[in-house]
Amino acid sequence: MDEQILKKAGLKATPRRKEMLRILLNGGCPLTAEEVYHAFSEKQSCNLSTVYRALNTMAERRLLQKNIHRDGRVYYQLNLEHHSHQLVCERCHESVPIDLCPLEQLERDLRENTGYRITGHQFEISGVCPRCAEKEREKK
Amino acid sequence: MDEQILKKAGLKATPRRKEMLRILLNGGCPLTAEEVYHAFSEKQSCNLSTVYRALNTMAERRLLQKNIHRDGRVYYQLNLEHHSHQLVCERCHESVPIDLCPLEQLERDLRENTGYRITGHQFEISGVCPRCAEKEREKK
DNA sequence: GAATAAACGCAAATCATTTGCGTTTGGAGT
DNA sequence: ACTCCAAACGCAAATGATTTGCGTTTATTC
Repeated sequence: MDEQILKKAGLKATPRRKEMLRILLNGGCPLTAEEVYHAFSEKQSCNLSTVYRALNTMAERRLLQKNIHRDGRVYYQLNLEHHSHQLVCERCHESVPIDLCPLEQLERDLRENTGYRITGHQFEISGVCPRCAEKEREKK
Repeated sequence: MDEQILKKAGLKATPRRKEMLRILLNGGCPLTAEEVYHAFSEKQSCNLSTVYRALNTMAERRLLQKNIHRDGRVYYQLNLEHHSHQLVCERCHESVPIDLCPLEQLERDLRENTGYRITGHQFEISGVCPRCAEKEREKK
């Protein structure tokens, strides 16, 4: 439960934070601070800067993963054991989750070869989805 | 030669653009617009917004690759056939090039499974380099 | 229930990047 | 070599995501 998760991370279990976790959970995909902000209802609203601050502290405490996408915005997602990456359409921004992460073996090799302690990775593949490709073909 | 490369891409071969290509070439690693800007000499200076504009148009014409790193800034590099990715130290930002790109096979699979036309990818692995890890140990 | 550090709201600041616009320049055509 | 025009450029102002300073509120500990 959210309450316990937050406290275990040394954070106060405030209504806003619990709501943010809930939003990220049933969002099902990485969300920007702005998207989280808009997902609040009128009754329980939350200031945008509070959203940023809370998402960042939760990311620091490893409750969330923070990733920057090619659009230049930062996306947050719950830090579940099975993290996911995306293939994103350049045109409509539809995204397809990529199930297996090909970087795990690479990270092991890098640790051995460079002596770095690996703390994270991010990647994103961009493309054009079949629907947008179709639209383009029609235009010409 | 730079002159030909630019013209072949349908761009004017101006002194500034040739210099930018030169800077990126002997930089040897991805550079931000700001870094390119500072690499100009006093004699041949170049406005920062011109740097941004030129790098972006060269990227559009596929002369450069554009990648966003975890620090939130956009890095540009020459679009050589053998592109490279980096392992970046969170503390000192030292970076180690990663020779082989593990995403090529994945991209082929994705094209087949999703119907997307793949246009690019980016990834970056972050970690802490041995020197910074050592410094941290000393502090404690 | 009182005390206190952490959260919060609001407005202003920051920082990389983009844009509008008037001026300059490369290079195609003569 | 000379003219011409779209593309490049410089400068200043705008943008947009994110951060920060500060006074107020609230969750948690005792």
